[in-house]
Amino acid sequence: MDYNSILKKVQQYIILNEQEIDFFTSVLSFKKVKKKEFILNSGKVCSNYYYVVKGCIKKYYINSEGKERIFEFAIENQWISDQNSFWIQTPSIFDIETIEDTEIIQLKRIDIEPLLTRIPKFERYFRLIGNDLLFKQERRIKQNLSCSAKERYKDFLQDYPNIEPRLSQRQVASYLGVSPEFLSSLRNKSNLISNT
Amino acid sequence: MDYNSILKKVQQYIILNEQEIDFFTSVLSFKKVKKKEFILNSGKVCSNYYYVVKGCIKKYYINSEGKERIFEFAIENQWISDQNSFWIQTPSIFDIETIEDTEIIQLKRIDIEPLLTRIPKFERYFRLIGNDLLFKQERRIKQNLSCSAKERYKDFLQDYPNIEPRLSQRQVASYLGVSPEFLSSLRNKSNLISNT
DNA sequence: CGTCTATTTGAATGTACTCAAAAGCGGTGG
DNA sequence: CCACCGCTTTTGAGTACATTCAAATAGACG
Repeated sequence: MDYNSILKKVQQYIILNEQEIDFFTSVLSFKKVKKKEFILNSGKVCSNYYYVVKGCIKKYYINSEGKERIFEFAIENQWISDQNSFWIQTPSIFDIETIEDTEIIQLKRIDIEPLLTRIPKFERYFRLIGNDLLFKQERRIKQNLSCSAKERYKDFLQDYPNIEPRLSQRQVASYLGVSPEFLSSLRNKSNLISNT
Repeated sequence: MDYNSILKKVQQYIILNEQEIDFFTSVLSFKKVKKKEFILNSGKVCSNYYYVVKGCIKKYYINSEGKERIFEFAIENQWISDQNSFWIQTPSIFDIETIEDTEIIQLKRIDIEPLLTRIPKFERYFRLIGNDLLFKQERRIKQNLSCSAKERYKDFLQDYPNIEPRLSQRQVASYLGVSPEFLSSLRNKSNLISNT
């Protein structure tokens, strides 16, 4: 199996020698998942960290009004998981589901401790990608505190460049936390090019 | 200086022997800060991780409309910092300022690498507290996506128990991302006890 | 005591939601 | 290949949530 893309990703943060690469890839597994299949069900413990080789995935929850809210998307060369469930092994609060036919690489929770012990650099790696995530979430919180739906939509287009054509408008609305009708009117009446 | 509280905090996640405690405390420094003083200015690189022994701190930014938005508070026994600025040494996007006369313990960025090298357990510690933070931010994002101001206010009271009497209503509004007038009417007209 | 800021209250406005109905679009089976 | 079904998108009307602005009141602090 071809693990080039994931190795490239990891080696942006830590340098691995050949043995380390061998060990790391030995705990990975490749998987094809059809469109609209679940990778994680809420309530279950998340036992894998997922890397998207090809395709598109949504991570979402159902809120108290029964509406789906998309917490994040993952496309090519991105990791996705329920962090808290994965690390602490508590029941997940998210569902993770494919939006397209998708190819993923799995890293099992059970292989994490041996990986960290054998290649301690990975402790650093996970801290660093955790930090990236933290920063991404920070941006999102700031947008929610300060920006109107229109601005948040524009920020979304920047934060996830080129992803929009792969999603339904409904899904974008769910990510932004607005109603599909409202997003529709934002996109039409407006004014996205012209002002602000 | 008395480092008991911070040691207790750290040892909730990792166990330290005496030498490790000695080394860890040797890189800490204690500091008293008066009310309304800055601990970090936005634009500057955050060179310390702060632990609050006593007092209350706000971390905020000024949005594009010139309004202050409080990203988080820290009170007794909590860490606070600009994660991204601290770890990656980029200019901070936040101001951090005391709300009360405050006693803090500082951990300098420059001492972090030696600390991680000498006591690798700390690599784990920082990953774990990063994870806690991630989870806290997740909750906040979910609240912003799904909840009205009234619900967010109630969640705030739970997330920061007993902190409200120490803050002005204005500061709470700034944390929630609503206008002070609106929070005022929420608290009065209502209904916080009775419904929902 | 006076000044400065925070809080309250109300009116007018804007942003976003719900509900409903119509139109568009994609996939499936006959 | 077409017709139908189900889902998404659009549009509009009415409503609810939240903001701005302004003015009055209350509190905090030197």
